[in-house]
Amino acid sequence: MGRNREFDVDQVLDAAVCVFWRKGYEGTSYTDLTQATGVERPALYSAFGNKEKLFRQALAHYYEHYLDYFPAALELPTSREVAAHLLFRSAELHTRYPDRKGCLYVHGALAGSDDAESIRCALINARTDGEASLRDRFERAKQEGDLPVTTNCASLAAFVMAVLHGMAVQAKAGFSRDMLEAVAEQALSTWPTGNSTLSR
Amino acid sequence: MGRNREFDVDQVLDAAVCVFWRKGYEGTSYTDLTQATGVERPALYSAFGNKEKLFRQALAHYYEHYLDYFPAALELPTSREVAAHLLFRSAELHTRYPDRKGCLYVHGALAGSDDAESIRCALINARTDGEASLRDRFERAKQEGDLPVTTNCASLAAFVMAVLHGMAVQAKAGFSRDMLEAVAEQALSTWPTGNSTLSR
DNA sequence: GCTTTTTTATAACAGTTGATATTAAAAGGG
DNA sequence: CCCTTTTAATATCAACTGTTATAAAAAAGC
Repeated sequence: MGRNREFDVDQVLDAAVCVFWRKGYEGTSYTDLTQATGVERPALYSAFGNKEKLFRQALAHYYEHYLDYFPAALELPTSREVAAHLLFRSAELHTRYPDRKGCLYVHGALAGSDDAESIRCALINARTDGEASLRDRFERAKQEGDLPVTTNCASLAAFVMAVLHGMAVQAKAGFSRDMLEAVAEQALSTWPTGNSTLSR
Repeated sequence: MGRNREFDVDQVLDAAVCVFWRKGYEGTSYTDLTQATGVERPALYSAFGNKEKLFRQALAHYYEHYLDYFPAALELPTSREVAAHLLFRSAELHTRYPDRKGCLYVHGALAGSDDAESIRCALINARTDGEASLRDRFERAKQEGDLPVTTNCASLAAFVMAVLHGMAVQAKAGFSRDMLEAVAEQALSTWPTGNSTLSR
């Protein structure tokens, strides 16, 4: 019983994602959020908790609805395809929406006041998890002969992630999709080759 | 005539750089600044103007005192040495001070409220200038036979900058200098070679 | 149709933000 | 030694921050 909610939670969450994506965690105020979602302040609090909890839910929404290509990329047959998929899909996502370029995981909370440290840690952990899963995927590729036995998979994963992060920074600076794809190609230009039939 | 200033402007500017470096433009409050510099609020205003002007002067100070290796790198004889110098010196700078990792030019103002857009543009322009000078340096290398005639110098410069930016993000996440150097080596692992005697 | 329950909307909360008015203090010139 | 000029320090400004009481409105059960 009781009154029914007048807004769709997932829809509001998507609007919140858009604002956080553009302005970051601390750069987004509740005035921004009510404006973007069309929902009054107390309703946001009752539905999502405080700002930190709202951001964490927005982050989960972002991962499911926009970063779904990341786990999908790991399923591809070769390490080169994995890396290429990540790089090119990121180039596309980072430039897809003119009003919110780049990546929420990168500039959602890079620097800021001490109050936001918990959010910064959450983003760092999320990126660390992504890098770890990429490293594990490269380890598998090494065992499969897709990558040389001499490959340092941790370094290779860190390198790919570094390029992804750098592309996000450049996207926020207004780089075109073509330019980011050129960066991606350069990163892939000398991908190490293994001794398996898969690698060629 | 008149009373003498009780603080050294350059010293205070360096303290301001440290705070901005760690917390970014909007994440830094005047309370932080007075605490770090030991100078009261009105004195900061009379000496540097408002917050935006103070940040711009801090940015110039940062460039002169910490980013001096950037123009120096461009003077090196080969494009590979230029890139290597930039990458490894950045890995060092980004991890030199445990209390302020990463790069002020990257996370000084990536995302934030609309009030900070002028500062964001200033940082974007600064990074764009650096990338342009790097591209010009690669163009010269191409003419000298240090890089293949097929080289897309704009893409190559954008790639190096992307790795630098990505390393800054990773440094802020706590990456060690060794890890960043591994990323740098990976980026350099397949540097294009020209046909001049300089390139080998 | 009243009661209960949940959701809205208005208004206000204390704390902090960047920026100053004001007053006291110090330095140098005549 | 006074007078002018510049700086320093205390206090304060309005505007905004995230967060909540409080009251009005709507939906469902008995």
